[in-house]
Amino acid sequence: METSQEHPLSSRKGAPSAGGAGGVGERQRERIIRAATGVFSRKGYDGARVEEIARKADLPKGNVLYYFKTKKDLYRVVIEQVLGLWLEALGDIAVDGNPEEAIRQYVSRKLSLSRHYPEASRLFAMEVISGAPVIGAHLSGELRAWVEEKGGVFKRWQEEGQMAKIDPAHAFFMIWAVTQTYADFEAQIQAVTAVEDYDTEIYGGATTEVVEALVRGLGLKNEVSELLAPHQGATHP
Amino acid sequence: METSQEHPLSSRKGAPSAGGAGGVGERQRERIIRAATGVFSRKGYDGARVEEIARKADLPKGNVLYYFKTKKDLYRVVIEQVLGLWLEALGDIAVDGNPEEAIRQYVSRKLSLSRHYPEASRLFAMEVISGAPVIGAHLSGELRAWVEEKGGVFKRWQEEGQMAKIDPAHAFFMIWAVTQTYADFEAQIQAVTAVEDYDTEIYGGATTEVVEALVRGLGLKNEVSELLAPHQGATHP
DNA sequence: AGCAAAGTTGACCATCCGGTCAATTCGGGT
DNA sequence: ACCCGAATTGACCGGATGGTCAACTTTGCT
Repeated sequence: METSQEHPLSSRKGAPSAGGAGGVGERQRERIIRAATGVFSRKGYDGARVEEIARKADLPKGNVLYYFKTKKDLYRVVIEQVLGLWLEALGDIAVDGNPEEAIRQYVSRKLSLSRHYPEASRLFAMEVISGAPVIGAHLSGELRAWVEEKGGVFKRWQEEGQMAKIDPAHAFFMIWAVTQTYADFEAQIQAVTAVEDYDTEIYGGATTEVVEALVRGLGLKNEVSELLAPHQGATHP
Repeated sequence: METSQEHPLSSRKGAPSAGGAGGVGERQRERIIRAATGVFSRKGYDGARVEEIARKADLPKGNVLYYFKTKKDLYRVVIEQVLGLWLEALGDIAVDGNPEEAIRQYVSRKLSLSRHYPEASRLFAMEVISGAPVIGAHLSGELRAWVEEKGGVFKRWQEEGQMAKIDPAHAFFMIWAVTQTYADFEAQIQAVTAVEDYDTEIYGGATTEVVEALVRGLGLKNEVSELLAPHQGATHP
């Protein structure tokens, strides 16, 4: 009944250009993915229509299904690409150096991600709100491991009195929530602030004020911790 | 072509029981709304299937369309009810009294809302991520006015040195983002923390740690502000 | 030029979905 | 008991949708 041979992984499964990156249709592929990201991010998987993706990519529907055998295949490729972006940005929290600067950089990077890939952020959000049916395994696998690892770093900082004693996981949830809200809830923020140029005006304010507030909220502000407990954990010798 | 008479508001438009709350079918109505909230919150408007809502409400599809003439009608009623809940919770930020306690209460209330109506929160998120096609007007109307008003209070607090100088709008975005993340991104948090009882374990931690972090982040912690600038703006004369 | 593989396209199909409807049952007032 | 409007239900319809296919064009290689 079903296709007997199914490789559950290997993202380029449906690709007819099995002989390697021919370069010809590879551009089409990416064009389709870009269009699909946009549509999926607004409608979710069930709500998205293949023909709408095709139209947005300026291609006939048949062509889209030529590169990605099924809608599900396309979705899987798209969301795994987005997840890759997400995990990549997670990669580098500077373990050494002073905590404040590390978090400040991480938050900034995350904010910049929301700014430059808002559709990716929204797609990710949609998937998670829907119960993470596709990327659930990745979340409880790679992401969970990452949080556990970096959470250890937080714990160390906390013991050194350089960070407020918050459950590290919750600290991450806060950071993620705040940074992604500017992409995911753009419509709401746009409606409330009624700014003309969302990108400059909103992100301009956010990158300074929000970063500060988060750093303060996580108890990383050196001035404060030094005021509260002078010279407890100086960074440089 | 289209229905000539459309009352854009008046939620009970499609109801056949026009003679008032007969009480008979009113229970069905609410049962349908509850089921619809669940389905819409996971699939979004386009992705949701009327028959799935009907099945979840344990009713034949025809019956659902009897109470709500169209899928769109049903969606409008559901999301406006959710929006009502949202705006209601916004209502009371205690203007007098000390800022810290006011925000602490507001955050707690918002968190409690996410805890007890997670589906409502997710539905709201879906709508906004989709570009707020239905409630957009409400956001740039009522919500915008509310933010502007309460933002004035924040500004006053800031001038009195009782709150960090953050653009009030961003302060709200932060609070909303953090409190709603526990409902909207439940799947992710569940995957990362792998807790057994999400409700108790996650919200238990959040209600203390996250509230504290937000209060600190917004510079409302009295201890700190007094340390930084002793007796700058005492609450009572 | 000539050929094979890759890519393109629109017509087509089976299924699904929102919405309608007529037939039937239920419930309260008299 | 009788009646009438409200409520229930499954059959049904037309349009939309995911996916297939065969005919055709383009590309790269010799």
